[in-house]
Amino acid sequence: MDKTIQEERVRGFFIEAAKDLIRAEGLAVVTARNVAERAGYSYATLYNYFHDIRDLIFCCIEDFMDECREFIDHEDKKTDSLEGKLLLISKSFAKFFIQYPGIFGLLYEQKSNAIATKNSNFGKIGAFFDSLTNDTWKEIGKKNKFTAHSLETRRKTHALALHGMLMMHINGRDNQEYPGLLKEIEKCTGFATE
Amino acid sequence: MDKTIQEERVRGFFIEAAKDLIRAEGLAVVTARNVAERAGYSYATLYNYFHDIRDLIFCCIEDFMDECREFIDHEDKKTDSLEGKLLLISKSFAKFFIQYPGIFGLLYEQKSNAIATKNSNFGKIGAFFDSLTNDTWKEIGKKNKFTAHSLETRRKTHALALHGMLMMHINGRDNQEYPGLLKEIEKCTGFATE
DNA sequence: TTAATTATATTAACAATGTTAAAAAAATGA
DNA sequence: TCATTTTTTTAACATTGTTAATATAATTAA
Repeated sequence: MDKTIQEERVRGFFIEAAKDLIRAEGLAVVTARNVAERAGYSYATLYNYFHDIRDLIFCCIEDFMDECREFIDHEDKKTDSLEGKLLLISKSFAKFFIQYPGIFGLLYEQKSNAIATKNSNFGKIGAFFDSLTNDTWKEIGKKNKFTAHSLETRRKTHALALHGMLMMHINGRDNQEYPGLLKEIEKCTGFATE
Repeated sequence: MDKTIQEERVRGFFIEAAKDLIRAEGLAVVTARNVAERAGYSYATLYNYFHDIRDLIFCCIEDFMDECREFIDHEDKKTDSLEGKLLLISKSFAKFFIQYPGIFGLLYEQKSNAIATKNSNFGKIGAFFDSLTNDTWKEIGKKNKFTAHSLETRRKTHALALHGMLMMHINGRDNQEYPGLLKEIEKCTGFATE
């Protein structure tokens, strides 16, 4: 018995190996052979535990979201205002993905051709940043007496702009260094909450 | 003589073939062999005219930007307000890339590992949407008496949010149909200009 | 314990990719 | 016409994902 436990263990080995590779060198090097070697197995073994290489890669998504959440929680939190808190979360969010651009590609840019069962994950991804800022936004709305409609628009615009900014920056479409990006985040956050 | 003319002609054949493929089936099918077959050449010939397959793909970018611009110009332009015009451009912009998601990937999501000489293109890409809306924004700023700083922030936030929206939508991260997306564009545009 | 069975892992192989070098074909010039 | 240069193609290699056949390990039955 306990087949499932051992099976999950081996799956975990592959997932950890894939995560290490993504963190260190990006998605491009996450090949069946590379992952298997790092996990200590033959490349074919991977296919006993995952439908295909995309299946494996998508299994990393949830873990990375957790890591990002932790990363943000561990950043300094000394803020006086609600807007400051939103800004801190936004900056940490950006910092995380600039550090690991491969993870950004995985979460937001990877095409969703994969198996239908994984589509549940996509909903989580789309709502990920909102889940980080939901409480703060609620309070901001209360404090500033925004209507529900206005709050929703501000929240969405802010989140989408941040994601757009990261896409542009990570893929080299803005001629901007890291400090400039932080300034942009400040401006955009200020505008959304003013 | 006129070597360059003939050379440019052949380059054009490859570029057209690549563009056709991207339009019809997306980036994934743009392989050296596929492109060459469609262009009427052997796959190795491609390497006499382009450094590598990425080089060829990047040569399509400028053409696609022109096409997008034309597409937007040909959309109905009957609007009463400046905000209406900005909204129309934004919607057309979205419509174009939803029709050709592969082009969006090419312009905004493709990693910029390519040759340094091509990096000039990236600046153009980053400023592409701004070049479509620049005049309209100027007038909006004048009419609404926005400060230069406020105008800039509104313009950037609006553009980035639109791009973020498209990334989310094209890659299936929002659980939203096309009409819902248009509604979001309306809200976000309204917020940025109000 | 040992033989049979089941579960797991690996090797070998295939097709498709990018890319290059050598060979062939075509164009050009004397 | 023949030599040279330019252009194109064929052949080949390495690297992908993936599968089928094989080997190994673990488990179960006698």
